[in-house]
Amino acid sequence: MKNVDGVKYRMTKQKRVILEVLKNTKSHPTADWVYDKVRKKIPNISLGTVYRNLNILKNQGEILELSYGKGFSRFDGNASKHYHFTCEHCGRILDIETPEFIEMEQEIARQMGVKVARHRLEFYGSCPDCTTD
Amino acid sequence: MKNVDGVKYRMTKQKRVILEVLKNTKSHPTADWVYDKVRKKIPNISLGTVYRNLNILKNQGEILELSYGKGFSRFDGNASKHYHFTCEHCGRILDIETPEFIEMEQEIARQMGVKVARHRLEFYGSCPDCTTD
DNA sequence: CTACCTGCAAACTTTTTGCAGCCCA
DNA sequence: TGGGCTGCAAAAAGTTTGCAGGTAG
Repeated sequence: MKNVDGVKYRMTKQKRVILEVLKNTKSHPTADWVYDKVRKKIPNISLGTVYRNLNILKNQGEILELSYGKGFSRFDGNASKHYHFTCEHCGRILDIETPEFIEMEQEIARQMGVKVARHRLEFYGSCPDCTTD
Repeated sequence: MKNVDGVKYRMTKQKRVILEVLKNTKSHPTADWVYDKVRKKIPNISLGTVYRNLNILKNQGEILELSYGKGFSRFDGNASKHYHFTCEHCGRILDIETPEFIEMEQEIARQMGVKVARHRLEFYGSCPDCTTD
């Protein structure tokens, strides 16, 4: 992954299928889940290739990488800016459609004398399926 | 103070020094930084013990664990709820003193039919020292 | 053609854990 | 005194990388 130096990215079968898998799920999967899914179409693909392509696609702005706790990432085929809600019961991650709360950035910028380029906002709680009351 | 399994936590020299180190820095250090620092007072402490105690302290609510990207955590000796600003130039992480934006939680709850228990908000940009214009 | 990409496997990083002895409450 | 805690080292778990052959443009 070196496109920093002006390297041209190439489209390969592996990359296309990985992107397809991500665009066709709303489940914000882990690299390993993507690997399993892609292997159904390209049985001998390697996990390393999956990781390499996920990083390239992220650099190209085609997908998002979401870093949650301890050592593993999830990927989102929806590359537009949006927030996420994580259900602490079933682990599901839902996309939130609300427009960005941009005023917050200005407030923090003013208050701290910093320049705010972006923010990350995650909500946690219990989703409709897991809320029984 | 008991943990999830009803076990009584004990105060040890190691735990005390680790907590001291965390309370005396504003730098949101990694486990490894804490390890180095603590080793100056307890030279033969092991990294495993540092990790064990960081987890215990987190469970006791004495410190916070902040998970950023790929595979490593930072710890915050300030256990009160607050947001963070990360400078993308120098890597510094600053505490933000603003009161929580709680209205957002209600808005998301209403909109998605979920129960929101908490949220996490991180700002990124450039800090006063790194902003030259 | 030729630079980039792939599969494979080994290496890396961060964190966890099993064990035998230690020590706090 | 007993059960949690420690140091040590090995193991997990997730991700990256070196290499030699393969392929997109």
